[in-house]
Amino acid sequence: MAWNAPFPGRLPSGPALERSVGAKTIRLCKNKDFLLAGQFCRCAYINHDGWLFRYKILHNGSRQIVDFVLPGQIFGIQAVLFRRALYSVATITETSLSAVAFDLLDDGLDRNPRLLKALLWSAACEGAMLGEHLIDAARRTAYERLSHLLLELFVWLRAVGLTEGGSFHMPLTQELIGDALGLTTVHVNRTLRALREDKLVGIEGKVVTIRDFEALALLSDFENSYLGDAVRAIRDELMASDDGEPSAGS
Amino acid sequence: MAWNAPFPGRLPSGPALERSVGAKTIRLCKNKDFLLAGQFCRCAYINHDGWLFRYKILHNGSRQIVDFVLPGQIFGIQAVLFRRALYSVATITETSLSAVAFDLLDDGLDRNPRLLKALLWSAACEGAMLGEHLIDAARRTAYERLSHLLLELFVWLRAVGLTEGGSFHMPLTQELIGDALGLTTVHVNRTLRALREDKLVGIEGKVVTIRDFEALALLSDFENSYLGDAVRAIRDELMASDDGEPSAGS
DNA sequence: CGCCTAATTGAACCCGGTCAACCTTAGTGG
DNA sequence: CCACTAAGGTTGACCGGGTTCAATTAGGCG
Repeated sequence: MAWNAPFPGRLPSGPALERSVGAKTIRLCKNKDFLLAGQFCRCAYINHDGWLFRYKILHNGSRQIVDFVLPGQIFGIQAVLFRRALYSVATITETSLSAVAFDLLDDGLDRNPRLLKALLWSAACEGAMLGEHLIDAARRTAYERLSHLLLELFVWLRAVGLTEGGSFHMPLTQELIGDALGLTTVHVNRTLRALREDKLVGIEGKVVTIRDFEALALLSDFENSYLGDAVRAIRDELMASDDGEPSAGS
Repeated sequence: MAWNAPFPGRLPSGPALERSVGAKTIRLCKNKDFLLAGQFCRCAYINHDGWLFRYKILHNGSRQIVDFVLPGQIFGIQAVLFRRALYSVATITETSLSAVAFDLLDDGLDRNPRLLKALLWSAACEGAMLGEHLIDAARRTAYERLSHLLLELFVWLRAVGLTEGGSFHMPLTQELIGDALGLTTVHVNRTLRALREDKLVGIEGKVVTIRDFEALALLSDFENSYLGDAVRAIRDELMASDDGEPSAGS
């Protein structure tokens, strides 16, 4: 399947690669700042099993979340290249990371093209997601943005095996969602209700269920070229498992 | 100075590198589509001397410009990695490009870590700019967005030697600007007028003059960590040349 | 049980969009 | 030399999605 191929943000071969470059494992509590914007930085990090987010505080005090860092994603590449972190990073849930120290100026890296390629892949994928987030904020209505976000989360989590039928666990507050999409919590709330009433998604506590993938994808332009094949396969799978209303139906 | 250091989007050493990977030069007319989203793609491109932009058309017909490709910038890396272009690319002015064919799966690349690094740099830098554009669209007012865009253009063009004092040539229509910032031409127009009236910028025809760098940077949170040192140096330089009102006045 | 954080809902307001007209400039052809 | 055209720039009047302010209701946890 498509998501076994070189997949966005996922190192081609985790443990082995880690050992070869001397990675260290870190455990983090939830709701903690981990990196601060401007901070000196010589490691990139692989997120194994938790949720984090990258953000920036503006002069007016508002916070923009640039993206969520889901299990299997890498972050901090830019920070190493630019010598300091461009964005702050904080945890949402507790999580374990692998820290990979590297230095582009160091010749050592020249002899590890696989790491280099993995970093390039990750950077490119991040760029692709940022591009979509930009379109979210610039051109889509709140309704469309929420749809897009939920699909993006779902597709990623599905790819790393963290979904159950059409459902997944989403440890986000409405405030986090709002800060990611450029909306207020108030409006996130209202819009989420609308999505629920329109039977496009289900939300019970922290569990989100995608009820109508097609409709959501259509209205939010979710073709996500960069996940294209994955998405197609997933949709098929969903349709199949949707007939018999999966056991996750609560 | 800082912009001689590994600089965002600028290959460490242009011509030599090009030759070593067999680049071909292309000339393009203005106002032409060059790549279409979804198109198969095996080259990345270095833009030498023109302006282009990357964009996407949404289902409602509106166009979002993801970023402008200025002289010295690379584009199309994602397209190669994902096998097909995520965004369409079109020219604004006429321009000459170098096409660099590469294939991540090809071992040949393993023996060219410099190219890999250059691509990684470029991807990271692109990510950084996209992050800022996201913040533009999500959190900044029209006034702030315009400020930010003009500074970003100015700083880049200054870094590649295409400014004169505080002025630079900007071949953009208000429609292009609007599509990049998520605004309508009408509102771009009004906001541009406001910036002019507030004496922050000057605009005569296609020539933009930065009249108050400090104020613009402050109100648009333009610290651009990713260009930090460059910006600081530039600001100093500007201040110096601003005392005697540079010859570019008018 | 009280405390705090998150979710929810109501009402008034505003930034920026929409629609529509008009102006300015450059290019073209007679 | 001017008439015609087309694209881009400029301005006005009105509207609506989303914000702001504010109050109320649910959950988690000492």
